[in-house]
Amino acid sequence: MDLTNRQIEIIQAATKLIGQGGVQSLTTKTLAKEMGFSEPALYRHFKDKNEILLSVLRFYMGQLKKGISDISEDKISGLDKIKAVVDFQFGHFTKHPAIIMVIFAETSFQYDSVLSNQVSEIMRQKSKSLESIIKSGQEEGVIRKDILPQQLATIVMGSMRITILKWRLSNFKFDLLAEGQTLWATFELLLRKQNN
Amino acid sequence: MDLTNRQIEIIQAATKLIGQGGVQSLTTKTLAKEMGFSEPALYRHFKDKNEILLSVLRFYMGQLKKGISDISEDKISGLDKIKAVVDFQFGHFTKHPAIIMVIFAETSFQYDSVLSNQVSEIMRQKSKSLESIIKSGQEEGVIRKDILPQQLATIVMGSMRITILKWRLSNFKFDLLAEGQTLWATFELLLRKQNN
DNA sequence: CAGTTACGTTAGTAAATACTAACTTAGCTA
DNA sequence: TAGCTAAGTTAGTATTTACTAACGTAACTG
Repeated sequence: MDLTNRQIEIIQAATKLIGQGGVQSLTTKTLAKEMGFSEPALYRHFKDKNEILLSVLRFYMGQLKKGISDISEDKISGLDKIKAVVDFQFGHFTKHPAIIMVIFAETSFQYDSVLSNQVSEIMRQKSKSLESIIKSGQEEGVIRKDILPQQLATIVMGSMRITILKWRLSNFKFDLLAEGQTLWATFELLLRKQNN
Repeated sequence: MDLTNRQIEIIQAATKLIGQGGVQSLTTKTLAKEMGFSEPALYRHFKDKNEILLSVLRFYMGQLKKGISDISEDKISGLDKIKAVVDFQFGHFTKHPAIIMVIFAETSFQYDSVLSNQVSEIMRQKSKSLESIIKSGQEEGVIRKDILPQQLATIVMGSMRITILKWRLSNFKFDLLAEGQTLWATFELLLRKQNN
């Protein structure tokens, strides 16, 4: 799965297009134009359009996954790790807003089994990372223990997703990073172990 | 915006198709076939395809909105209202799984301004209803007051959305209603005002 | 009963889309 | 230097898609 420089350029161009106009707007024509060469040239670098889409997914999901797994290995408390995950996610999307459409494209990919499995797998892995972060936070005594890690992970992931989606649907009209801070403050109140 | 019987039949057929294969799979051809008549017959009932999509959105969103606003007028406690919202949403999707794809299609509609605005508006309204339910629950003294209603609404909506999405992506492999119960138990622990 | 309307039909079209065939050419390499 | 390879080109194609034109006909209505 090694990518050539040109393949990476194409992936980035495809991401830009998807970010601007959704998955539907990625056509061989628009992509070739964005790259500044002809349509058939695309086929020198990828077998077909699906392979391009799949590479886009793999490329950015790899980045996201790495970011989160790095955080879970940090030597900080469980709550701080969750804060770091929130910051990382919101920062990542602020820097690369085009990726959002790729990540939220699960419904578009729904019935292409390869792409759809790829998206499902990514969600599952993110859930797992978050769960294990929460679990160690509970063992550490900083996160409340009366709720299962799986449930807390759902809450955290779901809230982040919907915030990012709203930001995208609002055409980036609010400050995502600020919203991330607010969300984090809420998580802290909800998750922190109470003194009793 | 009154719909004829035939228009409603077409809306239901369109919903079925979208539920089975995503928005992409709704074409004039598939829709006409599902209806058992020819493609041009569609244009006797709707101006164009976009009007069909818009009607599908309006039809089901109207149902959802009514369900939630009925709940907020009930004479029950704020926490029970939230439970009712969770039950209603999860029950609704269990009964009509095809609608899920329509509701999660925001990214597909992203760059059609009419459809995209419709979806945004629906999300906004649901947020507002939930916020006012939470606010009255706080005033009533059953929901914790240290977090803004808006934040709690984001958490509740986000968690429900991601749970429904996972269910859909898993091809309905788990029991959504049971998952809804679990989610509700979590909400109760997180939202209920602590004795202190 | 003549005319209109509602709601179908068949046949067809323009545009878009993913992809192929066949050719060119610059640069590396035996 | 002869030939191979990587990466472009132009031209074209089959298929799909949304939609139109023109026509038929049953049922209501003045």
